[in-house]
Amino acid sequence: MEKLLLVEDDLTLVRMLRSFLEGEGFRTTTASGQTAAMEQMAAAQPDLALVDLSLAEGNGFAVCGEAKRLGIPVIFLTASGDEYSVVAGLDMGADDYIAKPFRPRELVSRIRSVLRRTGKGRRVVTLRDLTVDTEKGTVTKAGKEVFLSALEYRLLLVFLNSRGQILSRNRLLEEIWDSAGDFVSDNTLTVYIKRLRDKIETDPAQPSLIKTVRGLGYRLEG
Amino acid sequence: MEKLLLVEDDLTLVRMLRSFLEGEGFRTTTASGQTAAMEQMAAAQPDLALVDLSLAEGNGFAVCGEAKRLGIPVIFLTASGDEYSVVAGLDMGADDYIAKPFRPRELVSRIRSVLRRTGKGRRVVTLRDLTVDTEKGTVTKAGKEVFLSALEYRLLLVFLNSRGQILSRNRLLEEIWDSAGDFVSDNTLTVYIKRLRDKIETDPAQPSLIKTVRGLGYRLEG
DNA sequence: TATTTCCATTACAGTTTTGTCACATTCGCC
DNA sequence: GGCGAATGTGACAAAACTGTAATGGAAATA
Repeated sequence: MEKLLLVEDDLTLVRMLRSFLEGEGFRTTTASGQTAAMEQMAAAQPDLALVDLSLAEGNGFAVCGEAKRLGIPVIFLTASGDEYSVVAGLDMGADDYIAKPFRPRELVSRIRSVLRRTGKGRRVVTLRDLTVDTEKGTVTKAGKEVFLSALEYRLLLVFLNSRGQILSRNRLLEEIWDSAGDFVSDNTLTVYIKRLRDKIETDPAQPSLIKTVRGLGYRLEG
Repeated sequence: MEKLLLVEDDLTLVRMLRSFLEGEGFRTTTASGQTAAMEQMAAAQPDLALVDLSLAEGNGFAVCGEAKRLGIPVIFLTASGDEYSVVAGLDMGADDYIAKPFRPRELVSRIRSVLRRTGKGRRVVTLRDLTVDTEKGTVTKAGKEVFLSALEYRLLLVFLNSRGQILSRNRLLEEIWDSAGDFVSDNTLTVYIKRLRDKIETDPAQPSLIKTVRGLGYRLEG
């Protein structure tokens, strides 16, 4: 579960945000000034910091800078119309901003979006009832983990990275075995396709995920 | 020099944006409808797409989706106050948005910000001479590929996702084998640590990547 | 329909992975 | 130093992975 740090000195807002965000499934810690914020960042190691630029104690920009130094993504909050701060904040590497007053729903969208981009969020790809967590290296089918061998997993990743596109047999051979089929036989790929299908297709006899495109290759639906 | 694709059907706006962005040092191509946009994305392979959500010909969301599929970052333009589109757009993976009317200066800030973030494109983690490409599922040591078994790879991912933190033996057992060591013996982990070290450490006898923290667990330096 | 080509399937042997054991080594502490 | 606990190492069978071959079947083409 992702941990957020709220740097904000308006206590009412902090309380509201906190309960709202925790309802959305985040863990939260808070700090009301620059000093506390910097300590929290080192101690709690949050996945993302929400920083109000207009802090009473200290400077929001300094907090942003420290967060950047620690590799923590930042979304800053700013008074609406404060164009200068927005530009300055984005230029100094902040990941996003949201102007007050904001709608909680949009804030969550932005948080998720930033977490996704910066890699703090889980990198999960879902296709029907198939889930691939590239951050854990696991694959799940209809909620149950399926165990793929190293090569089967890499083959699946190749498909996922070109979802919907036809991948030629040669292309797949190159991606998995480097050398364009110089060392492994062409049929090897066919066998791996079958093995992968046997593990991830609902009905391996009638594949709905990995389609054969005769004469051209294979395509992962998506 | 980065190449931008403008998907926008207001010709006046296109011309203004184009000359402004080119003045800022970007190359630009344009498309005024969904069909043209999709073609351009495949053909011109832009580094970023600016997509107006309210296209006359076609659907801005579809264009966003296609861009995501091709791995092209997206900033979308939206009529101000169109809250639904904003949330939907961010949720579908767009990298940022800007509401019309916007100030050109802020647009450039956001473009640079997104380009900076997405700069690499590929999900690669590097630690000294060790490289893990989670998008391909491969691991490289000093430029040479090392072949990890499925479990070794997952163990490495666990470390990478908590770089610098001490991970207890139990935590690692849980992450890899689910059940907290109920089924596999505690020593199994020790053995896997060794196997992983043998494959990724420069000098496995004196590990510099995966450190032992006696009594507490292990830590991946970072 | 006959033929060819491409793909699917099954079977199999060599190799690697996986989990455990027994034993060695190192570390912290008295 | 000596002791006990924690960690490292080498070896081992069972299981899984990997690549190939042989065979069967489906789709395009004539």
